[in-house]
Amino acid sequence: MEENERTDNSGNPQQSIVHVTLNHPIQVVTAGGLSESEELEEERRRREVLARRPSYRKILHEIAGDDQLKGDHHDEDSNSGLSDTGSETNLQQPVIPAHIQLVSDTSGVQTITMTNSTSPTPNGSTIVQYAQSPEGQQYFIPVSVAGTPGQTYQLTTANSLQSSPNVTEEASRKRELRLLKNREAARECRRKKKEYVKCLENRVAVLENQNKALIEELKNLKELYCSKDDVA
Amino acid sequence: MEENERTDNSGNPQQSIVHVTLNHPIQVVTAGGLSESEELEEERRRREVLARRPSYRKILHEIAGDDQLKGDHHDEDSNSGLSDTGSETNLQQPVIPAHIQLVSDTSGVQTITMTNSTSPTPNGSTIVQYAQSPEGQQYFIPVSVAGTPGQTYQLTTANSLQSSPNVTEEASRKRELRLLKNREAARECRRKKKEYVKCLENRVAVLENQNKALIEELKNLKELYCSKDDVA
DNA sequence: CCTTGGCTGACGTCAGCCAAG
DNA sequence: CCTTGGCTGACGTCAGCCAAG
Repeated sequence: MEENERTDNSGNPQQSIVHVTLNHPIQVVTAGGLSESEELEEERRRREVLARRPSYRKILHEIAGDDQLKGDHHDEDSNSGLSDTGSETNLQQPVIPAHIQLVSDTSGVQTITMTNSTSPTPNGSTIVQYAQSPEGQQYFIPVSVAGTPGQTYQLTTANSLQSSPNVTEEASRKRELRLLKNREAARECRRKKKEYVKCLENRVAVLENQNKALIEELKNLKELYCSKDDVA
Repeated sequence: MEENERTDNSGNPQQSIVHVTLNHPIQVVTAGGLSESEELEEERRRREVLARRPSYRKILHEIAGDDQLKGDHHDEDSNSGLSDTGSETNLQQPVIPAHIQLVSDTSGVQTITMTNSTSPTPNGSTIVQYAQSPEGQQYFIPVSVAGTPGQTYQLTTANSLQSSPNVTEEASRKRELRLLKNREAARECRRKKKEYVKCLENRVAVLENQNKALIEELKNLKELYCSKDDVA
């Protein structure tokens, strides 16, 4: 179960060339793989992945009693079947809350933060051919929702039931920005994960070829050794 | 670039044992890995993944001109940020919400079909320890929205602007079911992908150990051979 | 032949962890 | 010491492919 010492090496695009590097237990030559920073980040990510609890509804379960099962509970979605879909379908109009998280987006604000994000990832590696086009435009449709101001409350409702619209506007602006940032972060995260998986597949292929070559060489050497042994 | 002959083998949990199987170019012994059906499905999935075009806004790009690049272009998400959301929003809801996919769910219906789906995934494999716990509660706040009936149309609007409520109810019910199915399918898909990545990592570790052992054996054999050569 | 349903890539969001401040 | 922001697992949805019907 000691998965924490997971490999930290990256993929290797070149194939069928056997490098005999034996200095480190797992460390392997990475030619043309990721940059070292990316490599470190990959390793950190793996550790994080393995160390992180699925949680997500942790508090409920911890309250419920079981708290030391670390990656096994998967239950909170077992009955999420139609109960929430009912609510979701009900939500087709900006009028209704019922899912506060969703509706909190449409809390009568029309602040449009127009940003065309110039995707800042340099992407120096050459393995993955998933380059991003230089220009990534993001459009945004300003929407003025004029409905049901009585339901624009959120978590701040408890604090300020009568707060000025500036406060809610500020809050929603902040939320907007946060969502935008998280959106881009999620995109980048997805890209990196995809790259990681690709590197893994690459690495498997390379290692298989290495193995094949090594086995072949070993076989030949043994044959030679045997024949010489016979002669001697 | 021939990625179609991707490996079809699964991960191998046992380590540091060198199997010398040389019959097939890539095929490797899988002991304790996935079941064969899962294995086949994995392989099919990989092929599908590699063969499938990223598409997603394919038509736009095909119209734009490039159509034969198969798995390399990744540009459609660089500008898919809010531009397509805008278009999608326009498709789903004529009223426009700015976050369409979310708001498209809020079509003022108050039918609450309470269902606690007993998650039907058997999960026979023992690799992943992500079992689902038996009880997962989800609360739900029924909300009756009395607003903006003019926006309850959807894709069926073009067909029947004046259709009876039965039709829309039927449609929404169908949609509900479809979403439920897709929800569970997505969950299963995620689980399988996670398992796949885990198998890849496992496989990399196993192959590295194999390589190490082979290199060691080769080194010893060569030493032996050289010494004998010296003697002779 | 078309139609339908399963599967999955990509998305955006939420929850939560962890380091940087 | 807390607070904040980046990162990422998990989710549910959409779009689209492909095989089964």
